[in-house]
Amino acid sequence: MITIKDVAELAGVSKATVSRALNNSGYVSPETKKKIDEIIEKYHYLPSASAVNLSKQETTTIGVVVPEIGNLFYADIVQGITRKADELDLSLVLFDTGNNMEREEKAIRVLQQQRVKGIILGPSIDYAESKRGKKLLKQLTDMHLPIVIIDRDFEQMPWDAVIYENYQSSYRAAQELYRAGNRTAAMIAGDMNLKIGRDRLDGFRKGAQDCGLELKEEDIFYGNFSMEDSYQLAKKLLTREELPDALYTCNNATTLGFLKAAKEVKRKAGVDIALIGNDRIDIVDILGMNISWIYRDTYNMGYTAMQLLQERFEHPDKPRSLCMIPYQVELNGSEKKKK
Amino acid sequence: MITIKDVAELAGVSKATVSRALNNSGYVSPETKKKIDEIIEKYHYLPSASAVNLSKQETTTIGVVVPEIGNLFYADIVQGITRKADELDLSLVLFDTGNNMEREEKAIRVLQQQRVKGIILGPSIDYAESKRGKKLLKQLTDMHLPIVIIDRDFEQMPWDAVIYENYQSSYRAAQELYRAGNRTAAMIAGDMNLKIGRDRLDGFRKGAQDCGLELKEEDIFYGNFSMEDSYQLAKKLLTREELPDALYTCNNATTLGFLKAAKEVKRKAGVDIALIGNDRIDIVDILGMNISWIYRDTYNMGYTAMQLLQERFEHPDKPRSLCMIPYQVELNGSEKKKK
DNA sequence: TTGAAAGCGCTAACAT
DNA sequence: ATGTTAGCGCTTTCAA
Repeated sequence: MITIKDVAELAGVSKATVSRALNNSGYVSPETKKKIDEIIEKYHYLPSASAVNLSKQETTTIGVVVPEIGNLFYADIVQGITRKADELDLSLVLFDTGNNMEREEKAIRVLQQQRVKGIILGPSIDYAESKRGKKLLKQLTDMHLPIVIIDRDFEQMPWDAVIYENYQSSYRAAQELYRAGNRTAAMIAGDMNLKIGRDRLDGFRKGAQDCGLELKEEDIFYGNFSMEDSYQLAKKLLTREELPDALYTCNNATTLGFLKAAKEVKRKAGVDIALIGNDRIDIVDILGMNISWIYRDTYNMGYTAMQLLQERFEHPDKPRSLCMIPYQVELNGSEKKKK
Repeated sequence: MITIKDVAELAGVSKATVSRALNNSGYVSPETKKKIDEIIEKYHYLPSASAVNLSKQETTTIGVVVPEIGNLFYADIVQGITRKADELDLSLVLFDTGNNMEREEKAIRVLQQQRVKGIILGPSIDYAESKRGKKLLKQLTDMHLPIVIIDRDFEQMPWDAVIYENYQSSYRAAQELYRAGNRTAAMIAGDMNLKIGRDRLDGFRKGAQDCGLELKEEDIFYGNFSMEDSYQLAKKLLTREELPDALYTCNNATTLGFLKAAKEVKRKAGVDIALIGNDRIDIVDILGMNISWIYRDTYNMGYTAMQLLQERFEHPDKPRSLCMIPYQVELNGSEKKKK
């Protein structure tokens, strides 16, 4: 591998001059610049990132750690991140923690060794709610690094974050369902131990209440965001005598669980479904149900996260910003529904 | 940021000793080792990757470049890669080219600067079939780096690769459909300019021929792997008087296009469908069609790719290996079909 | 406009 | 068992 020293010798100048030519820093005469460029071109010289990093004491890479890159939710986010990162000429070091705290800790450690410029982090758990989480939180703060959190917001969090507007959007979902002609609703809710779980339920409940959409307590099914669990709950719901006009699921997995149950029970009519997810619009469409799709623009989330990070690089002392991404709502077919 | 020098001073030893303690290389007495460890622990010292890389003249990161990480196909692959990489304590630098050759070239350039240990590459085009591709191919060979190609295999390719067993698996698909009771079939094929397109058609055709499954030329619909295109073709197929017993689509997008058409035409019965894809099993299941699912184990593909790369690190001179991943076949409900 | 030299944080002979 | 020293490839004063 050819080095700056080789280039310098070949061009008959010093390393310093080559460096200046490379970075357009300081003066270098047009002729020598030209000669250097030729050598570089000819030998395909590319400076070693490690050497540059070490010398400049800063890198141009940022760390990305997510719970599960094979999950379309995160894959889309990462896609958004890559896009903006590319615009800013930053490289990404990616870690997949598999929702495992040990791997999450290891990832942070490695990123620290790499001396990354910043981190975009999708935490696998709520750091504020376990000793292990708090430890990691401290580890992160001790790095004194720009950090952007995605999809989570917990008490005392010191960093920028981009999260979904869970409460407001769920509130709106209820209103929209009512507006479309529905009068009674059910919900398969998520884990009440998680803020996102509470926010989505609270928002939907308040929204329903404010517009007169009936949401009885016994029509709220408490799940844990998992497909299996939601499947069971949906089966319970669907085998009842009376079905509500509308159903609000609370995430991708819940949606899938419901669809599975719907297939088994073969009771497709009579329910408007407000599903939440970031995919599969095209597919669920064929169910023949009236589906109101509420989807999360995950790509945008990633792009925004990278953008926040960049702003933080430029203004290290600006106040913390929380970026709320609203759900997009599509009321397919619901308009036709009448009670 | 605390350095090895600081640690050495705090422990009252030389940098060399700290280095030895750090890497378990050479001798270092238990007492000094202990003292050093304490300092490290206390001050959270972590060696700078750049410095280590520069000194050792080698890194522990590998480059991953894919056309579109937001595509579940690649997301899954990357998931598999991260898993194996984690086991091997390697970091990943990820690039998303967006099927853009310029970005692909840039990615390679950056990876070269980073002096990555190896590259796993999902090419956006067939390098052997354009001047631009050939240029990149040369750029890559000039790096003299272990490289593993995923999902493509072209003439004269000098690297290890992990690809789908398109021909064989398509062959088997035909056989399985016959075995399940089908006697006539149609296929929505992909782009004949691409090897994967040809392989899938050729394999299916030969398989059908060998077992007696009828596949008339007019029942082969030539598409281009896109959803929109497949949708149009599927509509043509579905509006015919006579439907074949079975249909073989050739990729995810084709499947979606077909499903969309099926919904519109509302002619769900009468077709056994052998779909190919790596997702949505759960969803299409609810269509009420008899669906034979042929899916690609993408996670496994990524894992294998990383494994191949590792083997290449260990045995730089072993002959090139082409790893064929077979499709998984699930014949749901097809068994009940009778002619 | 250019070069010499020191230094970034670490490793790896070589001495002791 | 430990220290000294040179060097990895680059940047950046400081001189010239």
